[in-house]
Amino acid sequence: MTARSSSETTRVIPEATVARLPVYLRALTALADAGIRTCSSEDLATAAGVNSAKLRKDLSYLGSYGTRGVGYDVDYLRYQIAREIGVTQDWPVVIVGIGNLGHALANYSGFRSRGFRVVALLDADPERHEEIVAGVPVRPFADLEAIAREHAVAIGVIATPAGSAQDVADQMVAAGITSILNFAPAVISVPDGVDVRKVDLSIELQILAYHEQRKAHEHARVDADDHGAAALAVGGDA
Amino acid sequence: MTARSSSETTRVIPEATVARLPVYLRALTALADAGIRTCSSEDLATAAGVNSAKLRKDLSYLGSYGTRGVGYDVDYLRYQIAREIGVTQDWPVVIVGIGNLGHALANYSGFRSRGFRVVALLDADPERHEEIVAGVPVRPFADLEAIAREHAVAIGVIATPAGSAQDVADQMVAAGITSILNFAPAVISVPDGVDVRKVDLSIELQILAYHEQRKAHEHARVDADDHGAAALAVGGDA
DNA sequence: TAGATTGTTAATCGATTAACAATC
DNA sequence: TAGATTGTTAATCGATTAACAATC
Repeated sequence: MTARSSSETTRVIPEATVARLPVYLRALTALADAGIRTCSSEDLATAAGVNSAKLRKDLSYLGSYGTRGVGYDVDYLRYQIAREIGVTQDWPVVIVGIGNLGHALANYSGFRSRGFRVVALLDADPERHEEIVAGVPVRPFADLEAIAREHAVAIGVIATPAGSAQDVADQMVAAGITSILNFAPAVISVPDGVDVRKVDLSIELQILAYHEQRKAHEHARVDADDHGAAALAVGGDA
Repeated sequence: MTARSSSETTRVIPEATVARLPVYLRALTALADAGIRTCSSEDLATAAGVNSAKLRKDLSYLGSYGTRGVGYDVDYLRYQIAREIGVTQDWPVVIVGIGNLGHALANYSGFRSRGFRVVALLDADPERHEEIVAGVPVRPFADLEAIAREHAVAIGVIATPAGSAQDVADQMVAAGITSILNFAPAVISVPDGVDVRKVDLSIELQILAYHEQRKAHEHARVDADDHGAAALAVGGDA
């Protein structure tokens, strides 16, 4: 009996699709809050900011939860996506590094409302161990393993400076954490089987700057060409 | 004379490459800080967390800045990438929404060090207009257009609740801002020519939760199969 | 039945990767 | 020259899109 022989069919959902499922979930929640019971793929796609072909293709990886000629039942589809993502269950989370960003993350209401429960805030600085942030006391970083084991924490958030990120990641892995959300501006390496996602504020701004610069060049180039055309017209008179 | 006739060759850099250039820039800065003057594509790829084939392919879109048999001059390559991204120049930025996250963003040192200068903090709440955050006074949201025009702001950051995001985006566009970094958990629509990037904290966690859940299922499945095999062995004795 | 809309197919597009000729 | 490493090619892979048969 091999793992492959299991009765459960392992659907493989493309990574690009996985990344959009939470967007659909949020859009469905907004529709439900607006009292809408049924929607077409076109409606939902608009609410989620994608085109309807992509939405239908994405949903097709989960199953057939719509009705041809009718559309989707908002609550039903919402539940199916939530179940697929795993947000119908509770996910204990620890945040390491309680500076400005750590504070903001600890206070972020969007976590708790989606099943993420901040069970501990950790910081290496003893000065911070008096603090209570968002109702949770800040504890020494050394307590990580005990806390992670006690609460069966699977997800850790790194909000430390870049220099500490790898060490924190190593300790998280040692404590049995297998998913890491890294806000530190540093590349961290982890063993196979551990997932890391990276959010980098200054990288996002730099990507925008690149496009902004291209727009500026494009305008300058068009302007220069306009002047060229004008000069040519004037030159014709000379 | 058409725009296409311009002497400047418009290199098209793939979006996936653009998103990695800031990562390379940061890795090169780290190498330079460590006193390293020259590096191979393998060295830099390791520092950036990608494979060397991808790195070389990415750099090839910018030009030929390496030396075969030798590698890359760290400072030279760093300058070329910085120029390509546009971070050799100064980018005035406004942040709208000075809650927990807005505070953290205003205080984030990684912005200023990369040429992003926070010229104004704006908030709709009059209670906040007394505050000074990171040396910058919080001003009324109504001042957006005047400030944006005065400082030629091209990039705006939205750190408001979801409900205000579209309105803020509209006002930003009206004020001449053409790049928006949106932290609000909402889809915003903008006219053509305006770039939007979205950072969504809870979506990142949900993506991790999906993979975490799959790992848990995988383990449960393998365990079940193991038990199945054990039962089969026992069954053979019955 | 007629109209509407899904789920799927197939074509296209873009990104990744390995391999290696070019060349220092 | 011999060894090292880039820049490029070509193959592969994955994601997107349009179109439409299936079906409510």
